[in-house]
Amino acid sequence: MNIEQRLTATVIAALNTLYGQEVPEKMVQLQKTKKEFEGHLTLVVFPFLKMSKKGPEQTAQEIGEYLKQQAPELVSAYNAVKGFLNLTISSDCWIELLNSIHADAEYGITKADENSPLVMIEYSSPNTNKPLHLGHVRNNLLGWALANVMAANGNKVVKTNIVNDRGIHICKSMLAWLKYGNGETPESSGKKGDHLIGDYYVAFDKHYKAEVKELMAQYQAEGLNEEEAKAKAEANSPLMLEAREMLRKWEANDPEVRALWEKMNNWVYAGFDETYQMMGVGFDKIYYESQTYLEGKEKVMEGLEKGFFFRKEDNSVWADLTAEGLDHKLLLRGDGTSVYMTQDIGTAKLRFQDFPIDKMIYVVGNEQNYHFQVLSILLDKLGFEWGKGLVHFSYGMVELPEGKMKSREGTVVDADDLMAAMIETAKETSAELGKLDGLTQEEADNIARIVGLGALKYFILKVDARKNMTFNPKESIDFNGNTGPFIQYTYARICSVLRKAAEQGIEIPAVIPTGLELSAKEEGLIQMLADFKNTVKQAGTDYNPSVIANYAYDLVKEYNQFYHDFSILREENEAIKVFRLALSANVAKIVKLAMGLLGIEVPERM
RNA sequence: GGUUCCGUAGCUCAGCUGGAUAGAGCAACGCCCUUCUAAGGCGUGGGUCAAGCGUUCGAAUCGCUUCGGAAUCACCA
Repeated sequence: MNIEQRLTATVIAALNTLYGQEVPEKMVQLQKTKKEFEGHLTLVVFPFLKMSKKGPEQTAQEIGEYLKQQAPELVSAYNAVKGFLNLTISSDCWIELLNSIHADAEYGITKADENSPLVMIEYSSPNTNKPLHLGHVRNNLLGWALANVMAANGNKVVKTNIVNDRGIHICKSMLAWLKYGNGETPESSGKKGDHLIGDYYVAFDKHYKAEVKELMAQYQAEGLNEEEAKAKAEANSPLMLEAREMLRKWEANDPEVRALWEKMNNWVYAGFDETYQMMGVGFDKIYYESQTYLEGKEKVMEGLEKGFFFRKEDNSVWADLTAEGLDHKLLLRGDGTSVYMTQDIGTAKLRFQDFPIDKMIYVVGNEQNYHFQVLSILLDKLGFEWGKGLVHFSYGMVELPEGKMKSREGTVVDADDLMAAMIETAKETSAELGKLDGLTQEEADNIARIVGLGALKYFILKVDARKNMTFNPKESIDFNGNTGPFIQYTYARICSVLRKAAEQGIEIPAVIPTGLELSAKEEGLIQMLADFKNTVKQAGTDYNPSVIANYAYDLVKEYNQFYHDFSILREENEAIKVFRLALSANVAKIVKLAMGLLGIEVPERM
């Protein structure tokens, strides 16, 4: 039983004795005491005024007095302010609590066993026609962190990625490469494969635009208005027609097109792998749309037979979702080909064959809220048990100060460039601060990598995933204040203290003896450490990794004040010194666990 | 137009299962390195929590309305 549970039980007993009423646990509202008051936990007494038939302050006094008299080992002091009863928990309770944290190397983490539910998390899901950008970074970091959080809440987790490796966009890159590429390869150009392909995608767009402009002028000269001319020009652009033809060939399994497609996609995958590795994310199972896009058709036909869907005169298949307050939704085109929704149904089918999925989480931007609302209903109709409960982990867009990123305007922030820039800045900052003295080049580079990426990851993960966030490329991400490096720095400093203590031969015992008089700050820190467990749970139930980031910051900020107010190694009372070392060690441990859940490394020196 | 999400300090964000005087960081100004790592600490200034109404002992938090912003409502993925 933890302190809050014990206290709740004691309060219930108190109310029973004092006022002769059995109150439900829910009415006992305990909250953390505000900083400006003395105490650890505060009981809100307003709900009990009716049964006490006394004023708030008097009721609080009565309950406080009872608790102090009857449970002195728990409540050592109290004070009442208006309807708030501030309770001070005894030092020994805190030391016992610290001991329970100290004994658990993975405090707050619940491991999965054979009976745990299986959660599949889909994230990243890139197109193979261009490199990853800042939006993908948010997706990847959230997906990875969420997977860790779900695993820490006792779930079996399968991380998956559906790669959009087919379609007209890929053909555009392929065509541009054939036409303008002179056989350029990643090796010959020294470019990462995904960047190389992305360049040809841009090249296609450039030439296509030029064609359209020329044709438009021609059609307008022939008497069409601007809108008509544009539509006709877009439809008749030879480049676009060629790209469409290439897609047809691809679907017909044309060996030449397929070979080129495979070659170029492999370049992209090699590039993505590098990016993923640098980012520190990975997958257990990767699905490719080229292998799943035909699968959904069968399921849709099955649904059609069972009467869930209907067919229109042009042979297209639709779902009627008006009963759910939504619209009609297209599932198969008139020519029998799949649309986006059909593909997701197909992918779901394959995944269900491959894994006994209990819960499916899709990490996909909030622009697709409607799609997933529909998907959930359709999967449910089609008999997927997890369909109804599927989670669309819907995150907000990353915007620039002037609005959305636009590839046409060249305002897309490239993932590789961004990570490289962060690491470079970390290196320069470290050098300026003289942190690298006496380190090998390899050590210095590693610290720069950890710190630079830590700054980027924390910057993104500390924001509530649901909200749109702003990223200003001109103001580089900070290394001071509420940042990843600040947390990493505190961790490194604790490591340093622990190293010095070890050099002095001081050992931290497995069990810290009670009987010490602790300061409010020390007790507060233990309270915060214990909170980690609730934070992990909350992150899991709300699907929100940001609470962990904010928790880590609060903990570290508190510790930094502690660090400045108290000397640890200079403390003369040996028992207190050992206690503070143990406290510090556990702060470091929890910080490392919390940051680990976010996918952020912590350095032992920096 | 329908649906959904958002609006908190000059800027970036916490807080939202209703609780005490709404918090951090950045930016500005001042102080602290003979003290365990100054990527740090301390202090000062900065707010009609978009607006209004309601629910109640109590509302940034819940409900309704209005205003402002975003997304979506495709035989694109």
